[in-house]
Amino acid sequence: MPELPEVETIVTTLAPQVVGSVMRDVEVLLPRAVQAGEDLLAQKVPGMRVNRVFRRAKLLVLELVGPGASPDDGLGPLFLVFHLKMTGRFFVHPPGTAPLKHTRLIFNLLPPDCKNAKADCRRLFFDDMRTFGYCRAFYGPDLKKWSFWAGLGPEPLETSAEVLAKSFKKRGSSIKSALLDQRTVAGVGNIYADEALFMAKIHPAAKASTLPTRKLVNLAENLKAILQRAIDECGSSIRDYRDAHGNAGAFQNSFNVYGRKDQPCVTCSAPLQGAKIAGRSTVFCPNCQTS
DNA sequence: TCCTCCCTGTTC
DNA sequence: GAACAGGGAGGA
Repeated sequence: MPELPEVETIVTTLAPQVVGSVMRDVEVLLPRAVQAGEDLLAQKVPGMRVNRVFRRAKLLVLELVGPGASPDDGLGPLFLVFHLKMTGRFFVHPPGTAPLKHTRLIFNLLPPDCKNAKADCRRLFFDDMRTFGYCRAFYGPDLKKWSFWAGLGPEPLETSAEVLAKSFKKRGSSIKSALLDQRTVAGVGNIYADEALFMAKIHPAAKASTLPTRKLVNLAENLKAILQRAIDECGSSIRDYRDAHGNAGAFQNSFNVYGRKDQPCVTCSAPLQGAKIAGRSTVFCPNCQTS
């Protein structure tokens, strides 16, 4: 469920709790949660310091640097890249906290500037009920070679509506499928795709490449606005999403279409229609949204 | 470009 | 006890 606004909120709530801390070690409770760089987690991560937490698309990244005078061993920072998929969460627990039912990875964190490797460690849990989420560890050059990372499209909030519109225009698929494709635009999932299409009055099944450019620019402007509003409200909590303090978001209260199948359209009161488009449940107003 | 599959808890 | 939620890999 975490899409761009939710991952952004997790980054801003997690960063103050972990930046500056040193990794003592990593406990892998579910081996398949680590999809790349198992050896790096076991051998390189211990002793490295969390330098930065950032987001790219729906991915949350911990940037780690080495200790002392040789900050990076000549290989640059080590990146722990997480995809939360539907149910991934982060939470920092006090020393000694036992794993929860759905805890998949535990990062034991020494306090900043701690010289005592036996000090009590706070424990950063990566929990994921449905086990779709994953962690991959890379040094920078290998991260750039990862095809999914390399293929990510523009960050919608750091790009103009015109650039996004051009990206939509190139797709031969439905506009909904284009929005969900991370190569077209990074970080959009099912919720914000439906909401942006409603705001732009575009039918989700409309073919992207045949929509007028002005409608695509308008869609991009609405997408940017809605993502920013969702970030301002700390994301949307449908079922499982919580930030790194355990708090829910508020943007779910502003949905116009997502989860509102058969309910009246906020604009024209016609019943909202549900459909399967691009393999995803889709809700739209058959009256307001056109091709 | 589209379809199926992965996975588990919740809802009907 | 089936349907559903859904991002992305992989195959058709």
